[in-house]
Amino acid sequence: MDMKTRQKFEARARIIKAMGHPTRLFIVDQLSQGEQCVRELTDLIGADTSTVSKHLSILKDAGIISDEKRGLQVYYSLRLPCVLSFFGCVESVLQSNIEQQLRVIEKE
Amino acid sequence: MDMKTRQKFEARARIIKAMGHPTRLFIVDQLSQGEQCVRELTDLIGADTSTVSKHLSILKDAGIISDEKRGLQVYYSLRLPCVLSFFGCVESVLQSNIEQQLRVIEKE
DNA sequence: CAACTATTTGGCTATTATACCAAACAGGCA
DNA sequence: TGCCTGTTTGGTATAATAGCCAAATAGTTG
Repeated sequence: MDMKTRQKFEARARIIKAMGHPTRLFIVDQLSQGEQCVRELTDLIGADTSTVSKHLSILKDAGIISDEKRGLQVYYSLRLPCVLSFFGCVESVLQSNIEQQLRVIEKE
Repeated sequence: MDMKTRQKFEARARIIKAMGHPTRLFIVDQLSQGEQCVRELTDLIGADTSTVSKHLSILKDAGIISDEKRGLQVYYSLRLPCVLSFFGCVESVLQSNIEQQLRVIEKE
């Protein structure tokens, strides 16, 4: 794999990796319904505020979400809703995995 | 976040995380053109065979690829081509990030 | 069966990620 | 200004990941 190809896949991986954490997926899912501030998300997630804040900055650095400060709060929103298309495929992989397991059990 | 919701997002994250590595993305990209064996992929990637094999098992465990042994070789192939839909969105995030950066530079 | 090729597994180290706490910072308001 | 609320940053301990080498395993062929 040459340098240029490697960089291309590194750039892609950085974005996908940012989505590869349950809390961050939850955040993306929440923001698909509209912007929310850190405190709202923290309440829903039930982790330390600093933890949630760091997850948000990872998503932001990847370019998946954007922030806007209004008063005391920082509101986060989805920058490109197309990331939601991940969910559809992921669900079908999960479904397919279940079917696969059932087939294995049947054989036994 | 309740137990059930957490588990749902953990299951999703496992699959996305499996794609969140440059080498594994490259593998998925390659397999989109048809099955390939470990040695072929190793040659293209230029890493240790054991490293490639481990990446393959991560993708396999996630249910993204499947393997089939034929003779001495193990052939891997994409199990659900819908994962390729990730690429389209990822590219648009990357494009959007570039545009964002240009806008920042213009302001300066 | 022995030698060979292809792949996986185990072991080790270096790096990266995650979570929490505490402290810093920022805006709004008495 | 001083205090309150909301958010980010720094420090740190722990866990997870990635890579290579060496060794084990599996199938092929002489």
